[in-house]
Amino acid sequence: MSEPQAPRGRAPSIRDVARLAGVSHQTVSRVLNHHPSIRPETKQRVLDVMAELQYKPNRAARALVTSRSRTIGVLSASSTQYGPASSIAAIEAAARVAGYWVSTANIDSSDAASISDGLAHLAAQGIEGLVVIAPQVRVFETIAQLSIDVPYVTMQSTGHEVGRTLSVDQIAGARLATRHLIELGHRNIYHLAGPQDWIEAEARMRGFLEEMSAQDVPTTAPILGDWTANFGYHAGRELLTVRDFTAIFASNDQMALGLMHAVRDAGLDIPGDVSIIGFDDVPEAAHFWPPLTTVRQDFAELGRRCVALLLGDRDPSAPEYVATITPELVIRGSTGAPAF
Amino acid sequence: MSEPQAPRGRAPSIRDVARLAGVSHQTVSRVLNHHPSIRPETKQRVLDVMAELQYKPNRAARALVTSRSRTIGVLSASSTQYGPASSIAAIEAAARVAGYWVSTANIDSSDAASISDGLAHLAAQGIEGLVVIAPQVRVFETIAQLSIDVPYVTMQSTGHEVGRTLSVDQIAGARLATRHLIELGHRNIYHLAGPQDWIEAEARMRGFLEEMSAQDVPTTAPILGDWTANFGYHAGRELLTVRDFTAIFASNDQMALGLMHAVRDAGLDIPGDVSIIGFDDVPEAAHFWPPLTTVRQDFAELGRRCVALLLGDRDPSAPEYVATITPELVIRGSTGAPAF
DNA sequence: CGGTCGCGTGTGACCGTGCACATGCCGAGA
DNA sequence: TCTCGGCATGTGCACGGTCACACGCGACCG
Repeated sequence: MSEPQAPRGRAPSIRDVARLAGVSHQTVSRVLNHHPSIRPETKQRVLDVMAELQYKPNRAARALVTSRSRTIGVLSASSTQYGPASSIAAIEAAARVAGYWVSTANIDSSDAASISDGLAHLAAQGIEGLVVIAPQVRVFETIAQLSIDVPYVTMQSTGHEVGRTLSVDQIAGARLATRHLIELGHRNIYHLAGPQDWIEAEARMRGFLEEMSAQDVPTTAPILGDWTANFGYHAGRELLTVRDFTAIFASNDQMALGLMHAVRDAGLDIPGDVSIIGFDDVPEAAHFWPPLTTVRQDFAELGRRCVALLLGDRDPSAPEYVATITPELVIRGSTGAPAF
Repeated sequence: MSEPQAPRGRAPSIRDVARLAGVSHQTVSRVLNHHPSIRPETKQRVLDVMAELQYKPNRAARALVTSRSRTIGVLSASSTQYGPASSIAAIEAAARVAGYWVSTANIDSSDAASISDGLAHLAAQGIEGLVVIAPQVRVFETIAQLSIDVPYVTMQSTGHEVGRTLSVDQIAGARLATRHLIELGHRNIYHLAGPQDWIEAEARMRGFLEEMSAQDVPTTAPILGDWTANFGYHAGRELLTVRDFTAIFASNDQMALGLMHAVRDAGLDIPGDVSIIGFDDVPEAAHFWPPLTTVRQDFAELGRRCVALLLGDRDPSAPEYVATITPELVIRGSTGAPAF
């Protein structure tokens, strides 16, 4: 008796609400969907009953009939890293505000099958939009193959993207970093790049090469790394056996950290003997030793704008869309003029 | 003509499959659900048609009728940090293998409303299990309030948890770290703790205090931090104005990094003047300067076991379950015997 | 030799919601 | 006064699965 006409053991449906409010189930549905043609008092009565019954719409039923899931998929590689993780968190928050849900699939960079697995996983959920943070070229081929037909946004500019792209302008960022080193007087600069199948890595490398040639500084071939501090450390040890450089531009902060470790191990001074610059500006970079000069990317903003792009006015006349967020050079203690 | 009887503009349903295979829709359903009583040749025929039609089960329809979503919710605070991010990735992978989906909700530690928002968000999806990585005491109160009735696992041991708990034994880890410092000969040890409403922070603090009193070393009150390297830095500067200690145990690696920065700024040597030990063993810790002694937690294993616990045999006779993963001391260069 | 059981399969209802269409009412314009 | 249109609301069905139940058939058993 505590609950009037409470259907036991089952969550209340719109019909339960309708019965108690003395209207048809359709009227309840209209209230839910903010239909304009409802008398205010009818609407209020329905809303009151909903509150009383603690009614919650059944997402599955709604998805079934509308064939809309209100879910955004996120395909991400290495979501344990700072950048992707920040973006995902921002996407999730932005989507929630818009009444959307987020489902993520992590893929293993080294495993081609996991890409299609992840995409299939997301497709099975009927996602309405896809954010690709896994910046590997192969992903786009797989999307095409699986004929997944949802609007998608990628967080990196491939230069040849089919979908819409929103990205920090990696090339500009890399040029910023490179120019900084050149302006300090460095002429022998190495670039420790990321894995070659990462679009970001490629873009940063391109930015580096562009700026070097624009400033007429001869370049050596970049070294391809794997983003980890460990790799930076070992690459650094390797490089220091030759020591024909005064500065290194690492493609991310972790590798820069490893590099600095190796340089210190060799008994050299940073930036006295070697200048090092990173990319990302992870929150810890300011506390590295020495504090790392790097290029800041606003990952959170990136995530928010991804969702806005995906859910916002889908202007059909502008299916191809590329927006960039400008990165920012953060000068700290790891770079300085070369010793002569 | 390219597709026989292909229903245009609509994804194939079990009835479409049934028609082409010459069976009833129920038989198709049985194939999908691995019902034992199906003749192998019938099953094969159905499977063939499914493949031909690229049939994919409609998740919403299934969820509607079974009222099971096959979705696990993850409530997480600060998912941008290494630990939570690793665990989430592991949860996602483990859930996918088990045929489950993961939906995450990020909450803002400082905002009480966001906790109930996040939980409501997850509840609306009909989650069947909940993993709480947001290790704040308030979360559990909110779960009770919202009368969310799903099994849940929390990644931290509260000592007074209502649900099942799976955690790295924070107390043991903290004791390990503390004992290490004491065994090196330190007697004046500070503890830089995490935010007090974090269960992990509290557990580590308790471990610290327990070990100190077990070894009869007098303690000073721990300092409450916020996990960030920035805080570690500023706390370090503050502490160094007094300098009545020879070692600091920081509750995570980021704060330890900030501390080391402050100590270096003061012109002191690590570990010569001050020993510093962290907690977590983030991948970068080995490349800090000096390489950080810390306590390793296996976050990925934690995530996997969470899912196993949630989806595994729900033994009703053992609703209360606490499992721990033992952490491991990793000795590197930031700790040493105190100078006298 | 009849009854029961189990296997393989089919029939129809049902889950909760939204949509297309129908309905009654009221006011405006011909 | 009649018609028409728009508002507020109701009716019935569809969405794509699963579940309960029914059914025919052969094997086994008392």
